[in-house]
Amino acid sequence: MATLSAAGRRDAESRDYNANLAECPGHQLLATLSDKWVTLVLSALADGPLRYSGISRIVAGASQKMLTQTLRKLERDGLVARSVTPSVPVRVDYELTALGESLLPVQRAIKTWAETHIEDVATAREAYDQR
Amino acid sequence: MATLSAAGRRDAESRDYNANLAECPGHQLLATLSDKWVTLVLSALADGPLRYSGISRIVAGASQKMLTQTLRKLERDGLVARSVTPSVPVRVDYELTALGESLLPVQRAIKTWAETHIEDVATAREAYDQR
DNA sequence: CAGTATCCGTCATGATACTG
DNA sequence: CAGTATCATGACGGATACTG
Repeated sequence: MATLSAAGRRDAESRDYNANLAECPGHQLLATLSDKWVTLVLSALADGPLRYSGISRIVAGASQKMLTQTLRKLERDGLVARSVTPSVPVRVDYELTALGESLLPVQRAIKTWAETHIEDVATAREAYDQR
Repeated sequence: MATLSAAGRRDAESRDYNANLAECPGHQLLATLSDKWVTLVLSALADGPLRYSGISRIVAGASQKMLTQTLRKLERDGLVARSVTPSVPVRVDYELTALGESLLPVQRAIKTWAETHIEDVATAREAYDQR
């Protein structure tokens, strides 16, 4: 068969796009940064190292599952360092790596845009909604 | 009742956190920016106005539903302007607003960080995975 | 203290079909 | 051309219970 059905072509394009997206550094970063808990954990650690319980106190809304999952992800990406002190009971400290700290300015840039323009967005939404 | 159960307290904290997050400008922006299709549509329009079909050609992997949904969201937030020409058949043009364009530098900043540090992340992941 | 294991509801995504 | 409507599914977050 030389030709592809329209559906077949769409499928192929879709696969290509998804594959490209998955590999795109920018999108990977956005996926990480936009994670609800990632944001909070990162800012919690911005002020210095914390123990597991410390983080969970600051990021009060996180379930254990989400907190651990988030910390593992950040550790895997080299943004956060995890150090275990094998006392009884064990003590685990988390802190930002240099890589993790280099992300803070980006976070700030986003925050700045948001704070600067949130009013405009809110206004636009109101205008759009009652119409 | 003066006291709350542990579960009750967690619930309350969770509600507070989620409410705060939902209102947090930074997180709203991140939620928008990290959307797969938002990113692509925004960069498609960065080069100038496009018609619906033009966007769908460039952002080839998007279903009609997702494309329309994304465009509506962007329009609602005032990032994109939609103009209908009531010819037969109808013609609809989309273009970035000033607000939308002001977002492009932020996108670039993210892209730059990602491209600069993606290697480090990849290395960290490898180190973490085979362990 | 710092997790792991498991189950379950919801919610967004995307495929398909239809329309002014 | 530029959408809207509907439906299935699958990933994800959260609650709960258990452990070294």
